[in-house]
Amino acid sequence: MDTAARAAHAAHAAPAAKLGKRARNRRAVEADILRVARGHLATSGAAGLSLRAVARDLGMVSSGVYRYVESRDELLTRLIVDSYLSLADAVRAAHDAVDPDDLGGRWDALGRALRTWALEHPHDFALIYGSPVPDYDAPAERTTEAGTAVMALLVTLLEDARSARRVPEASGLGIPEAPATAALGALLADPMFAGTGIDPAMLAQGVAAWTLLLGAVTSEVFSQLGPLPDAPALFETLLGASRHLVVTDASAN
Amino acid sequence: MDTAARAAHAAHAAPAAKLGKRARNRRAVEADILRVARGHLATSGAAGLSLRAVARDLGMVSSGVYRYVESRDELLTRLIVDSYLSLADAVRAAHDAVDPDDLGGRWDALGRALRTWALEHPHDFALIYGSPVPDYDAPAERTTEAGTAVMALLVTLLEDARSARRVPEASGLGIPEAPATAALGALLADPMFAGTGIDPAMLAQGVAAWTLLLGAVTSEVFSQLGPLPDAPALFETLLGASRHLVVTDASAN
DNA sequence: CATAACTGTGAGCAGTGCTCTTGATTTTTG
DNA sequence: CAAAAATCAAGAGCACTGCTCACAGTTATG
Repeated sequence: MDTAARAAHAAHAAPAAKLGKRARNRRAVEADILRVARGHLATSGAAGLSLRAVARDLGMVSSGVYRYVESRDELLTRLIVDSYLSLADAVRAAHDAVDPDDLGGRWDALGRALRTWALEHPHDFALIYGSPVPDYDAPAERTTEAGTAVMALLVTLLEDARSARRVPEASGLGIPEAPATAALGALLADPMFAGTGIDPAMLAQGVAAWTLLLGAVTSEVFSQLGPLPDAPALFETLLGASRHLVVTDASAN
Repeated sequence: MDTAARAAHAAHAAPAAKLGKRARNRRAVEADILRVARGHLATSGAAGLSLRAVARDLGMVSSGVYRYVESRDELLTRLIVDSYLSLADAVRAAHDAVDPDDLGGRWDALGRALRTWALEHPHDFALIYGSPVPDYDAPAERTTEAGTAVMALLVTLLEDARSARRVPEASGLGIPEAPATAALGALLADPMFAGTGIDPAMLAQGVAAWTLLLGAVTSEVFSQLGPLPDAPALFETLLGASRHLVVTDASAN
């Protein structure tokens, strides 16, 4: 793949029409900046991301990159969106490789893919699920869209579990009906839930499962519990607990 | 409380013996630096913490504070320890105000205190439970000790639940025995568990509950789920789910 | 073709963490 | 009590950061 083709491929809605050498070069440089920035992010973390260093790596002067990127924060935003998409891709791929009727297996695949991705890209994970970056309020309008991709997967899984009557009773999980409705009733108006039979209690179970899962991954990636003798086994344990919140055991059916 | 008294009080193991004006002043300045730094941390966050700004606020030259604080990272470490202690105090106070026999109430108090503290000190919370700070590996030997204070509370609660036969069956929670033992068996050698009858499966339940609880708080403080119509209600829901993992309903007993 | 838009360069500003020297003050020691 | 040792505030300085601006050159467009 030569530079031009790569540039065209990197373009958002690339018109196949011929591009001037200027537009072509701009896209290539934009892609290069993102590529190098991703590299720096992976090694030095978000706070170590320096526009000047990126510029140096590309052999251009620091002020030059401001022609392509408005500010350091804007570059961070692009990386965040990138990370969301990368995560969503990884999770979706793992999820779709499982027999759709194996609800528990789908949840496990989802959780394991999340964990694997997070361990492989700890800085990207920190970027999207860690503490918000310094002085930088994530522009919701650009990130939440990419961020909901994983959520959408969860919703379909939850809906499939519902129609298969495999969702456990909320009351048996310590989830009272009233607060769940108050907290999540309004959320069900989201188009994401259109056509599904998901009710507030079920959604609460889904949120609880997701929270537990994400907490497990966060805890491991940030090693909040100190050094653990067997982290994978602990994850499997927590994964089981989280699965239990959204889908009943197949054998128990 | 005059400066001298405050300084003496701030001293770690203050010998009541008379101190030279030099040592007295040093302690006062150390306390001042921490005080101002805490203020900056609360308003600007960890990344916005600048030694020079702290120095300015204290009317001294930037290089001066290096007489009292080895580096910015070391100052951060002190603030982290401080935050751990502050959190542990808040949680313990809330926990101890509840009837010891009310196991569920104790868990709820614990969780609510954690949430309240986190919402009141978001930057401190991010410091200890968020992504690790840039280029800064938390010196475990100084933080974990303070960090285990909250854990110790959980352990006593778990042990009390055990001796009251109020711990739910692990298998009913989706927590398989084998991985739990593999992951947590070694941890039970920790002196923290000496004399308790806690077994791996129970510990796994405790870890799961804590993970879910911490995940719920993290999710809210960092608003990972976007704007929620009724965050407190959602927290109560998740709190119920987490409680259900470690202590059975009183009515069901 | 000429004009307008774009792109890379280098200087410069304000800020950061941190080091080092210098001179003054306080504490400890002979 | 005086001299030596430890401590301290101050300022200059280094290397780095994000970011702006004026100044060439290059490309696209009227």
